[in-house]
Amino acid sequence: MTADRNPLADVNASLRQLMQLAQTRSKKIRKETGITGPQLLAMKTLADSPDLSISELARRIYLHPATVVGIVDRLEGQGLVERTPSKKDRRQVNVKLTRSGKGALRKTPVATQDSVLAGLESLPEKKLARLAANLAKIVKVLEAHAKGPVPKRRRGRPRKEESAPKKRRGRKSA
Amino acid sequence: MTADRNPLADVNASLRQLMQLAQTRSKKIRKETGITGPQLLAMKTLADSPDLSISELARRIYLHPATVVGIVDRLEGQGLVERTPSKKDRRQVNVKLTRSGKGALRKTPVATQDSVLAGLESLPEKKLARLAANLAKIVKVLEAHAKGPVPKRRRGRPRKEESAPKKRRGRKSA
DNA sequence: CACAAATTATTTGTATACGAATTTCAAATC
DNA sequence: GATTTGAAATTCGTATACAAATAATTTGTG
Repeated sequence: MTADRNPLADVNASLRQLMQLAQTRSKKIRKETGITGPQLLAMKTLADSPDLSISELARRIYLHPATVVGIVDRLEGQGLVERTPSKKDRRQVNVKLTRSGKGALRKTPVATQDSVLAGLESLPEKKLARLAANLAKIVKVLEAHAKGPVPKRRRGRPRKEESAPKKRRGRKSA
Repeated sequence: MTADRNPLADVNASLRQLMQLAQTRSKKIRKETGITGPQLLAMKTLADSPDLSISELARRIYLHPATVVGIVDRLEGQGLVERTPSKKDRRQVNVKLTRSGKGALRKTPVATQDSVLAGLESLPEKKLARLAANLAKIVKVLEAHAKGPVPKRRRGRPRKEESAPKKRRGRKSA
């Protein structure tokens, strides 16, 4: 289906399916453990290296710090992680697993440890390795392209975008 | 970087980066055209086959109908698509591009036509085709696994999840 | 030390994205 | 024809996910 007509569109569709599968799996894991995929990923990262700052944690899981704040908020709400103000730099916050968080992580099935891609375990080692290398290469190409890709020509003007009246913002004004 | 230690984790990281790149690109396109990636994908699909129902459109872009409702809402708010009640089945709604929508689609740069993966255009045709085939295969494996993958053993009980008092719901009660 | 610049976490706003519940219809069954 | 069953769109709730703005702090420069 769709044949080799337009490889780009095919890639697009595949990635879309992939994301959907990941999300479905994430929901399933959530039902079973109460923890979502991104939350699990964050916890796993914290298990390997405790006391990460929000920024560092965000870097390691390739997410925006603003997103990680929300994830940590919810994990903290469940008592799985803990925020500690850093003594070195009072802007920073150190995040680490609580005892309960470590326990929850131990109880997650092995198959879900690697987040959303449990299905790939059935592939032979060699294929899997090749796939990993392939993907890494693709990401590299896209990354390079995203950085400085001659924009060629801009056609079509940006639409206007009214901005609502701004309100209070910023850090927790304790 | 991470070497061949754990291919599964590598794949996971790559996919994560991929999704992030896609999202970043989507935001960029939005700044330039006022249209986001998913919105553009929906419009492109409607350009190929007008008067799709919400469900059918959702199927074609691999999204949940509930998600597509929101996307169509926003596109309709911008006057780019139009909802028409179906005469055959009064439950259905036919969505199609407006004249303005067609114009906007024409004005989007060619590079962004294929949504979020513009960078891949620099790859040689052959590589691209191989990549497409690879991804399709992977998706198939994951899909099969998601359907019926002997669950092995369930360990760890689901957490409780309090439910708030329900409110009014359902279709637009005109 | 004073002050500008950079960093850090956070909040707000917006857009996905899905599941569950719900309403409106249509179709099948009795 | 009445009832049940099913499908379609929608709403609500929740969780990502990012950009921009903001407050608190640190660092660099004079």
